[in-house]
Amino acid sequence: MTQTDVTTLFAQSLDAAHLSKKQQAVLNASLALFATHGFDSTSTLDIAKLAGVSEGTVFKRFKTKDGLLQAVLQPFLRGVLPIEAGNFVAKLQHAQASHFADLLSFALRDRVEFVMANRREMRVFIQEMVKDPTILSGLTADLNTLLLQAVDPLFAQYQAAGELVDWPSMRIVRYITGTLLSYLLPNVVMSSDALDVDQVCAECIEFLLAGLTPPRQGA
Amino acid sequence: MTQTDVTTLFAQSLDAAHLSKKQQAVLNASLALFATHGFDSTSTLDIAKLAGVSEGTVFKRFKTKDGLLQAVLQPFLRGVLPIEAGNFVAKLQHAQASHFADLLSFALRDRVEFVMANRREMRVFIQEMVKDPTILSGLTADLNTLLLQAVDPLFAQYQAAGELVDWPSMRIVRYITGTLLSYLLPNVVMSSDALDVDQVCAECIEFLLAGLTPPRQGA
Amino acid sequence: MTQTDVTTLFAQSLDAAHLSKKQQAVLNASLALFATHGFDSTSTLDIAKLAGVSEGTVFKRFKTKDGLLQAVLQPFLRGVLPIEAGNFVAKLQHAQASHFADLLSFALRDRVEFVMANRREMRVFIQEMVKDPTILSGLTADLNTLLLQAVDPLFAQYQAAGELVDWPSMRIVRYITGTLLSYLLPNVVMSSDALDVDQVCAECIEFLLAGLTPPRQGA
Amino acid sequence: MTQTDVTTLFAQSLDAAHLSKKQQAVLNASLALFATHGFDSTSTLDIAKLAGVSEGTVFKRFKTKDGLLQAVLQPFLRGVLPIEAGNFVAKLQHAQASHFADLLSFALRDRVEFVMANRREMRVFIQEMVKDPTILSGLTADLNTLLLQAVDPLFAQYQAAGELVDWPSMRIVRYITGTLLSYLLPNVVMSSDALDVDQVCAECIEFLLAGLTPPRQGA
DNA sequence: CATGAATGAGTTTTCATTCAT
DNA sequence: TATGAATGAAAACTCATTCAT
Repeated sequence: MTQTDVTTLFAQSLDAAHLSKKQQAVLNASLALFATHGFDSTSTLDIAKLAGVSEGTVFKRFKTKDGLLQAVLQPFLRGVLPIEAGNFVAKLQHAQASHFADLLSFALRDRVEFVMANRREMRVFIQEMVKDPTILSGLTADLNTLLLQAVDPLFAQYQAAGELVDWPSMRIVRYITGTLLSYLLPNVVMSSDALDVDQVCAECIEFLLAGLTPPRQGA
Repeated sequence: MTQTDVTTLFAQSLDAAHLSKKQQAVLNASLALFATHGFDSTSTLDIAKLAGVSEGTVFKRFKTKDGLLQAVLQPFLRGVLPIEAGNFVAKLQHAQASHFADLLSFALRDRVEFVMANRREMRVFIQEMVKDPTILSGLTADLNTLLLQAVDPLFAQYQAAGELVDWPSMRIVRYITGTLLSYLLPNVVMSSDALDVDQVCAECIEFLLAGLTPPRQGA
Repeated sequence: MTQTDVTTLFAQSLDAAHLSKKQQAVLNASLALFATHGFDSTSTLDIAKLAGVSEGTVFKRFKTKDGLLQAVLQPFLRGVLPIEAGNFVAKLQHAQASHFADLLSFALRDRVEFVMANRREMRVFIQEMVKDPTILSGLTADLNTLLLQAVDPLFAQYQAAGELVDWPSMRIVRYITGTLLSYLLPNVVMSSDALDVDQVCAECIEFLLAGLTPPRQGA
Repeated sequence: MTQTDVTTLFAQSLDAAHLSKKQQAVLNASLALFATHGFDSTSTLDIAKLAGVSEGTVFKRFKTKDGLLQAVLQPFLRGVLPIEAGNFVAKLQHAQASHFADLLSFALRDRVEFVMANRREMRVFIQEMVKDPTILSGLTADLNTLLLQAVDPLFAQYQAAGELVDWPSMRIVRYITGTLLSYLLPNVVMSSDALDVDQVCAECIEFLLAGLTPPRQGA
């Protein structure tokens, strides 16, 4: 089960937009430099040099430096994230996990692999999200929709079975996400070596199951 | 570009009491603008205008724009990872919590209140940390020291008493932090209204205690 | 910057019939944009877009942006100072006006109609003339030739008949032109609605005849 | 009777705006270059070099290249022209010319001298007016007010005395202006040597009086 | 200490023009 | 002949920093 690699989808959308080789080089150079030095500390001249094109070429299609950022982020934000989110939930539903532990296990691994497969894009994305609050607002809104439509019913069955605490989906997802990010964020921000997915998942599962399983009734 | 070195930040001592009114205005203006527009998007002229001083004054004491950033973050960094005297680990020890639940309760509230009291600084700090990996590296190193010197012995007694899972301190702290940040980060990044400290703490405690209490032996 | 040389303009012959549809579209777009935004503020990309052709096509025939300007102005310049065959001096001579009033009437109407029919070209021309003094120098030189060769003998007969003041042709033409331009220039520069040709001519004639008719001898 | 020199008023307004020597040099260089090469063909680097300052200095106070143009034109347009117009009409009224010929003589000389004294500014002004129709619109509106309030009553007395044709002031002023500009415009546009004021005035008067004096009743 | 004019290197951006297809 | 991607030189503009007053 190969994890969806944003770069792949990214490259596909490049083709879809009929980008020339040089323009693709511009986007790739932008991504690389934005990820390592940050958007503000990357000059368009740097991008041109790394892409092996003239400075005019950098602006020919993307018009402004900010347009370049959007072009880098857009496949990740507008295309990949919603699609991925849909895919992700669909996967969960298809997984037909009979126990919450199985669902959680599946979900964690999927997300860890997703992030690990797209660390550079993730880093740029985080930097922009932290600068521009509206990005996070938008994502939160999307998440709420997702919770209501897909996650609530999914959780409900495990809650009915007494396998999952009877908290709002938002709260449960919050803890899962927070726990996951406690491993992923430092790794992505510091661009460290890839994590040991198995170990991370195992540790998270152990903790999350304990935290999210209802206390025994008989106690 | 940003040369922020955590060690440097800590090393530099800046006594607010020694600052003239104008210099305090400069710091306040810097904080306000860094928090709202970001460091890179804030010009020293903007700072001078908001502070009501001349451009030269901005550089008089803090030498460079980066010095200004450090001056803004330094008091915050002193508090966020409380290594030094008068910090919250000391408080914890003095609290003499007889149960881990009490310790956790105390610590959570302390940190939530700290972040809420320093949201603007937190926001600036996050932006810089995300841009410059060395900041996070430094913090991690400091954290390791803290764990070794203060947290390990503290946790040991609760682990011996069977009140806390027998995981490395790092892992335990990771989950506590991750859970906390799942509330705090969105709030700080989006500059939302202040959180309800009581509720946040209560919810975190409920989850964390369940997740961090060892399973019953008899099971 | 603009190298427009009136002589060059006249020398270059460009037969509109030899232009392809696309090239005609290029010329039309150029005229429209030069007239509304000015030559300097019009980019060749703007022209290409408005003409519905590629950027390369804009340069295919007219070689440079300045060549485009000349191509736009050349037909106009051929008509504005009618030196060559089929021009309005010839018309005047053919008109065989027995009285100066008739000649003046004919000439005024001819020129007003010419300008009104070429208002956009006129506007572009004025802008270039005002930027580049050599254009006006060239025109003045041409005018002098015209005066010497055609206007002097024409005026001489009316002056002999006592119908026209005995001033140098240049002076007489100056006043006629100045009076005409006092109506036309504001209209062209502001791109107002077309003037009432009849009324403008009538008013000019009334004033000019009074100003250019010799005082009665008997007085 | 020294003619009002815009440059003098220009310099005064420079002082009023507390411009430093270098900033004054920037404005002077701008005026010189705009007048000779035109606004679009003048680079801010050219200005900096001619003014003997750095490029940053050019932008320090005037913010944009267009701001520079406004700063050059504003004293001429907002300050000098209205003031001059008022002065001019006041002068006419004080002249207490008993005959229209005297008034015309006085007015012509005044205006010719004004334009000759400010030829560089005039050239920049004309270039901009020709590019931006709103400038001319504004001036026309101002002129209408002036006609209604000051010129109409002034002309009325000469018309009552049978010394001036009974046309609307606008039409009369139009011819006077047109005749004047037939001398001045070519001179200013081509930056020729200064005109012979006496001769220009004498010639204009001769023509205008003939054209604007009512035909004899007895005829 | 404070001021603010001046700096100049750096950055983004524009655009006429070329050329391989 | 038409295309449009690519160019690169030059343009406008920014801004942290310095220094004479």
